Amino acid sequence: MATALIKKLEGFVHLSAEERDALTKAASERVRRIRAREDIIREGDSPRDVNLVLEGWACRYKTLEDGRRQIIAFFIPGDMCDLDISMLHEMDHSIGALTALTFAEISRSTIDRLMATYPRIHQALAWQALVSAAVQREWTVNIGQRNATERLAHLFCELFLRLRAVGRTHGDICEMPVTQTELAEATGLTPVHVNRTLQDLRASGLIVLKGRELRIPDLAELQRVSLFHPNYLHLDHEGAQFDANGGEIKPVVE
Amino acid sequence: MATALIKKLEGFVHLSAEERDALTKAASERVRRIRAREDIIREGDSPRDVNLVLEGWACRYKTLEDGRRQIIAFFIPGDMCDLDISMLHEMDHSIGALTALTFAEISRSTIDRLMATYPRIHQALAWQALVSAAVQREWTVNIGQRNATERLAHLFCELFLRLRAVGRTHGDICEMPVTQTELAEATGLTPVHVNRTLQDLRASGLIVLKGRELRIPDLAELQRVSLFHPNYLHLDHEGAQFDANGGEIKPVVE
DNA sequence: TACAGAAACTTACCTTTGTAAAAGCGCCGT
DNA sequence: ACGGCGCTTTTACAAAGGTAAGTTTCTGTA
Repeated sequence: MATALIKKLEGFVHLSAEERDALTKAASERVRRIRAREDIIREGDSPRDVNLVLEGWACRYKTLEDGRRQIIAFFIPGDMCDLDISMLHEMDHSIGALTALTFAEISRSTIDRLMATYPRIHQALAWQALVSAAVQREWTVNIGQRNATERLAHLFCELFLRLRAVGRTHGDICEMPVTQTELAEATGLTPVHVNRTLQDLRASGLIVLKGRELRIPDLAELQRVSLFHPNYLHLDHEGAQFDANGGEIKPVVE
Repeated sequence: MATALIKKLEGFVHLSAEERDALTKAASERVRRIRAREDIIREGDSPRDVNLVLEGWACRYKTLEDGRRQIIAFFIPGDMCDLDISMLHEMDHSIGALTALTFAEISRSTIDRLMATYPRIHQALAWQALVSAAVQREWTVNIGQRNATERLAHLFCELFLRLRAVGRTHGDICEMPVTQTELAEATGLTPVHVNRTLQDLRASGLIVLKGRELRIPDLAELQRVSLFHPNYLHLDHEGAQFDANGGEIKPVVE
């Protein structure tokens, strides 16, 4: 099911039943399942389909010759990997599963048809692409300017809000199915230092992280500590309303 | 003149005289000049036009409350700032001039008309947007995984190749009109450490940097040292041909 | 329930990078 | 030619984060 995608897009435009059906159908054409650590596509491959995450988490990453790996983006349910990357001859990065993953392969032609038929879907997908770019920019800032504590706290704020936008939070709790090594690869730190920093964050009561579950007792405080401003997620559209701190005022009901 | 843009796009598709004229005309409608350190647009503003750099350098940046600043991207002649950012309500970052700057403000409608009338221009601009995204990803890797020497060397490789793609190099020399403080803001280092690292790079003969001019005596070696792979710049299209090291084999003649 | 392989966590030590505070240099305008 | 301002360079010191090499705790599975 493409419920996560639909929920996310409806934060931007309201979709008709027909539009929702069209999206659901496109996302059901070819569904694939892979295990954690397997790749969807690798650097050097030529890109083909658009991939939509249905269940589980994935990431975009690049590897240097000597083995260093940087996770460039996290994909959660409802995220699409590169709408129009098919224009490029070959992938300049890889996409891999972080957990057991269910995703839909949507052909370029299906996407094109969808966007041509339903202008609002076109608009919503274009908006999503812009938001992805904004997230990428914020990651550059995060890694470039923030210290270890701020970096991790910022990442948690972002993921929590993104998960909430696709209906994947329960109160102040969200899933966090990534290892400390993966957090390190995403933040440009070492696993050891991530561990140290998580201890600090736990000790100060800012996060409760255990197993694959994260609880944020005081989101506003975590945002303050990490200099987090949700503006770059551009959640402030007609569908959903958020206040300046990213606190949800009026949930999406349709 | 939009010669830099045209040169760059012709690395991807060949443009007819009519298409080149249309681009030149669009870039001449409204030309503005500002001084170094002035902003084109600021975080929080609502985006309007597409800005095309004609002469001089600019940058995209974000500032944290406490003053820390991260430069997120450099804009050189021929670069456009965010083709379709007008879709977002407000800017999540600022764009400012690094040097005295001449740029063209192109209205959304002009861009739309251009892309509707000339499919090849549409394609070329979309390709450029993808390349910008790829550059942004590589910056994340650069700051996240490379040490100070590698970071600066990598940045120089990238800028040199991008400048070459718009005809702004002379042999192994290119302009480099940024201060060490700006290099620091772009690489997530401090000005002091940038200075140290530049001394090292100079001492090892990898770069000759003086005033506003950079010479790279051995590009292949600088690429090796910085683990630079030009694939993410996607220069390998019909128009121009480059080898695996980014060395130009067949210059664009048209 | 027991085992194996991953993760998580520790510790001690080391390196890179950041801070603070100046001093020197060079370009520009008057 | 002079003064000033912005940029570069230097120094001494401090701190954040990295390295290496474990041990402990989970978790999934036989």
